Amino acid sequence: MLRRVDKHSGIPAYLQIMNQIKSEILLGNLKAESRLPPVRELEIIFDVNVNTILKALDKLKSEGVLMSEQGIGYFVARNISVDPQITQEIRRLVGDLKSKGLDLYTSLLLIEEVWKNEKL
Amino acid sequence: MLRRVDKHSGIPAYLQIMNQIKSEILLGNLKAESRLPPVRELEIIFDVNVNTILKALDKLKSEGVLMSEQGIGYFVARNISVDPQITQEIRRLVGDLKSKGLDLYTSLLLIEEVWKNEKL
DNA sequence: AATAGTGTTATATATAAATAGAACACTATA
DNA sequence: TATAGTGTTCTATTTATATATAACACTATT
Repeated sequence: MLRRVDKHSGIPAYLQIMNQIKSEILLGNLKAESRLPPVRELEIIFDVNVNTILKALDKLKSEGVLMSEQGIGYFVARNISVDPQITQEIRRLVGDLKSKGLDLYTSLLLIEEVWKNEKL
Repeated sequence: MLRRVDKHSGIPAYLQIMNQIKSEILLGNLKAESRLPPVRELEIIFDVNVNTILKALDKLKSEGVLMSEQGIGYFVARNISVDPQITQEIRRLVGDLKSKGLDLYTSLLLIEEVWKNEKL
């Protein structure tokens, strides 16, 4: 489920990595306490340098999402997974958006804009 | 509706600018043929240098979203606004997500991930 | 013709992001 | 105790982003 980083998206690689890892945790695919692949494997998976991996993992540590133990590995710090019902609702909307021919990028733009304009 | 750029988000300013402008067009707030504010006003609105504005506008030109005429201004090239029904559905989901206490960033992450995992 | 309001191009500088490569430090196990 | 598998730190280099500043070019209006 972890994918190679898109080097032409304009989004910094370390951010893409943070996002991917955080998503897995939110969706419950990476449970609390479970270990991430070693950094030198992540290097290959994401296709970036160790330092870029480290930057992403460090920031997730600062956010309290991950913890690390030297010589052992990186771990999911705690359970931040979301209600599966929400995932279900999202899945429905995504289906609708796709069926109307919208692409991911456009969809995210719209959602962000609606979010920010919604008065509440 | 055009907002100052967030310089601490980690997202390059020119991308944030592209996104904001494109959103306005998608939502129908900027109609085809209508003119954008002059670049030196955009400089103030977004709080970045002209060159950053230019980079964003140039890219939107390449995408065919905008056109420009020297000495006159930048214009919305064509109508790419989305079906208002879609906006409505998005508004509903956004409401749900907010009521469950999720923040924008987390929500976008989830949506992106669901999108990519959905086998069409 | 002059001017004000536009977009456009250019140069120099500074900062952030990413890479490469190496070395170091801790942990578990043979 | 040696070793393999980890995370961690460091330095140097390159590329991408962003700023500052100035000049230039086109358009419309006075």
